[in-house]
Amino acid sequence: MKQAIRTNLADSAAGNLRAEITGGRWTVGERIPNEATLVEMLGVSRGTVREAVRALVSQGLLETRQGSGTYVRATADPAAALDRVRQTCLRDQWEVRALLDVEAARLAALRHKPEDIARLRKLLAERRTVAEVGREVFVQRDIAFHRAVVQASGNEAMVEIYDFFTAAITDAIKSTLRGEVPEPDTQAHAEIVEAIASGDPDRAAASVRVFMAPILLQLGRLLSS
Amino acid sequence: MKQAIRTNLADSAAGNLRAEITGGRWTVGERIPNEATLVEMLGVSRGTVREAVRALVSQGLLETRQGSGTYVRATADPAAALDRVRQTCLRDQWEVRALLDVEAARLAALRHKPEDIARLRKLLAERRTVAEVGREVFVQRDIAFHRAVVQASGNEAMVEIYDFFTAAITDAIKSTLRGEVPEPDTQAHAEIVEAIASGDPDRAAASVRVFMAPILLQLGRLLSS
DNA sequence: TTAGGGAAAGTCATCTGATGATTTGATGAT
DNA sequence: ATCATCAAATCATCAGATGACTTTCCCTAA
Repeated sequence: MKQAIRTNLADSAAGNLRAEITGGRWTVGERIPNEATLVEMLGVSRGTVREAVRALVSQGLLETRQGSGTYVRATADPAAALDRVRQTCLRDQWEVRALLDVEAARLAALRHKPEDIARLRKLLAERRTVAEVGREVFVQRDIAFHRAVVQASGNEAMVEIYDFFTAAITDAIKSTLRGEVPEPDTQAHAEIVEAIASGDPDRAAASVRVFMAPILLQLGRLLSS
Repeated sequence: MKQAIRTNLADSAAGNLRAEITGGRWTVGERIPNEATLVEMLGVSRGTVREAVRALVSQGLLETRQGSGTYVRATADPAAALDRVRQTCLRDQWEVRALLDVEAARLAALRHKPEDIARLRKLLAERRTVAEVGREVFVQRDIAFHRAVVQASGNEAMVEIYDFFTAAITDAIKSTLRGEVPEPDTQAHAEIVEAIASGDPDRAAASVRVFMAPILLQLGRLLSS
């Protein structure tokens, strides 16, 4: 089944309720059995049932109406999509983020404002090297630079999704690889800025693409071995 | 602030706890006050405190360890990112999805398996036209086709994120535009399949790009007016 | 006959008290 | 110094009672 490592009954009960929902036995808009019935069905106390329901409510699957009942709001929670993304292999995640980097640069070349370029140059100047500021700070500033490129694209949805991948990837790298990815090149970063400033979308995209290719290759090697 | 229409104390309490976390007063890894203390702080009963904590646990912000305490797992919930994406303008969302379409086709050209091509041809043949199968079914099959392209890219993370954008966009379109986007062209779809089958990544990407451009333009016009 | 009011049942919301299970740190003996 | 043991702290769970809100239905009055 799922995981046998259920640490508490409330989570276990929530899992059972979720199964009823995702399994289609309870449809959207339908009212589910009342608390007393759930107590019997799940074999736990009322407080535990309420905690389980509360968990599913906070996930958007259920909705409680005092005096009326508890209703199914959705059959699949959108947050689960993020969990599934997190569970895909690191190479796939990195590939998507790299893709976003490339296309963000393309859009930035077309739509950037003057202050965007100034900001990129400033961030690049502050970046320094690992030797100068330490790995932690350097990675942070590197991320800030690439994020600024995405912001320059003028697409808010892209910024959000880029942030998500950045967070997921840094988490994964922290817990597995521990700094074995190649260090980004300052020269290549400068070329990205110039390409965007030139207003040539293809040149901007290409500048990021050649930049990402070796990293992606290295990552593929590390993960396959 | 948020909503003053808090219907229940548990949600309200969860909101207060969330504020402590996102406000930085409780840092990641730190143990938060025990239940009895939270009862005093929040002015609610233990059961209500537990429901509030349970909600935040299910959202990934907190983590409870029996016998030890409750700890902060993250300072910002990842699910909120999706909400923010949903609140960005439809044009931005569409642009990101179109971008994913283009790059998925590029990867598919490089990595597709023979059965992927067969599947795409089959889906395209089943697609028919709006006049034949009705708008609802047609849109559904059109989505299935494009999803298959993304699947052919062999990148699971991309499939997940593509699904998310597809869901968000169809929701938004249903509630606002009501079918004013241009109808996709069967001829153009066939060209996408052939381009992927040819194994030429640039040709595949270009075939989708020219396909998306007019739709994006139309969408920009509709939303600006 | 119909519209309105109100009672009653059903349901979730909340509080209180008690007990069990687990972790953690201190205590004490070896 | 090390290890076993114990006690305190903490979350997990159960049980009972009361309040608040919604829905339904019946009864009354027009």
